[in-house]
Amino acid sequence: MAGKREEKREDLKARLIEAARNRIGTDGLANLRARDVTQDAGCALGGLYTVFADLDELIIHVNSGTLKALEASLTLQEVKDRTPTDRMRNLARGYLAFAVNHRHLWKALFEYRPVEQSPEWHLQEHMFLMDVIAEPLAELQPSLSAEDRASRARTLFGAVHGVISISLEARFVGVPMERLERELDEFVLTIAAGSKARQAE
Amino acid sequence: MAGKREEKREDLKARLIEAARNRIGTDGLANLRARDVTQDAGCALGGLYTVFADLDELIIHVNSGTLKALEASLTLQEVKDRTPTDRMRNLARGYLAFAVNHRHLWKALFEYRPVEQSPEWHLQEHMFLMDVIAEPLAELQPSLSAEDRASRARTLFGAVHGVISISLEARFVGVPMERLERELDEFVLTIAAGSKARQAE
DNA sequence: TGTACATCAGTGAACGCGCGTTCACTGATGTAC
DNA sequence: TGTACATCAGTGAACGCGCGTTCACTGATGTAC
Repeated sequence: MAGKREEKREDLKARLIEAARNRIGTDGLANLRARDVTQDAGCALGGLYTVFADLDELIIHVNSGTLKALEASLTLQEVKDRTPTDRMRNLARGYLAFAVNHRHLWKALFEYRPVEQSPEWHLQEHMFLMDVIAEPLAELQPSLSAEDRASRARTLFGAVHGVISISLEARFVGVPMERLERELDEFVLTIAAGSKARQAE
Repeated sequence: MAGKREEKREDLKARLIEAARNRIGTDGLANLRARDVTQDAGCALGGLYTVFADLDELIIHVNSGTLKALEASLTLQEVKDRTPTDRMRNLARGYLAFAVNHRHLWKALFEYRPVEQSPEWHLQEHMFLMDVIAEPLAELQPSLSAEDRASRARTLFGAVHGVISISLEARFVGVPMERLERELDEFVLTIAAGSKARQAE
């Protein structure tokens, strides 16, 4: 029975993160309130501050979980598909699906400003995205140096992310998924074709 | 001397917008305060509310001016460059330059949430961006229907915007402009090449 | 052109409230014997 | 195993403050004659 304190503490921490995740998932990061979270988690307002330094730290933990979930869903289907172009397209589709299915949690990853002073471990968690993109890219443009490839991976991520953001945020009413996915497919295929074409030069 | 009231009112309005623009340009939208703006504009706090319904309305006017400035700087160099690919690249470069030179004003265009209830006239102001992109696109992929082209224009805008955002926000320290511009060039050329390649299919 | 009254832009102190964070308290867990 | 004391997680009322917005007031502009 040793460590019952530790145990309760971990439990409370988990409940707080879970509650915050649900709140953000439902109402968006901007509407997250310490009072709501603690009430949902079944503890007093001050309880939050026995586990986290402040609300920001809690949010980082939620985002951390979101990144893990995103990573899991992106590194799943990969295996069987052959061409790097296909894999690229699947990554983009996976990212789109995640954004659509977890709209607010996904937005929270970018809305959260204090990124500047995020702890190192959290900054690291973003890296897998780049690696996962760099992989098919290496096959498409083998002549790229590792550094250029990393750069290009970030660029590609920015592009796909931008396309999806603008579509989801600019009230893409009435034209959900279907058309958006087609548009995104087109886009990725265009880039892949362009990469090959320019590689061939 | 008729309309001295009207005149003063317009003057105050202009001073408020100008003050807000400077504040946003310097400190960013998130740090805009009614008190700062009115002080800079040389009027009392309440003065703001004799000209605008609320702070949001003032922000819209600032963003409106920013969009006009962006339009002006994008529709400038266009003329002499020949190929649609070149024009695309110039648009992207122009957009990048504007983002770099007016970082906070540019960010304010997207940070401002209440877009949902912006007046129609302000929503319209965003359209020129799409038109300006659709133009070289029409030449690159003549087979696209007008609707598809509009869609593609928005996608391209999202992509370029995303690339630039992620680069500028993710503390691209030590690697300013030069490399960023090269990366963006590469990106646009890749898309252009891909468009042509897929058009040729 | 001048005077008397009416209007209303502009003033700035005060309001109000949302909300993150603190802190004196207490009751459950841990430790000593 | 039991008792006495120590610790500290958790409580929740209270703090504090930032900041947009209001409103009773006033002085400049406009109108009537």
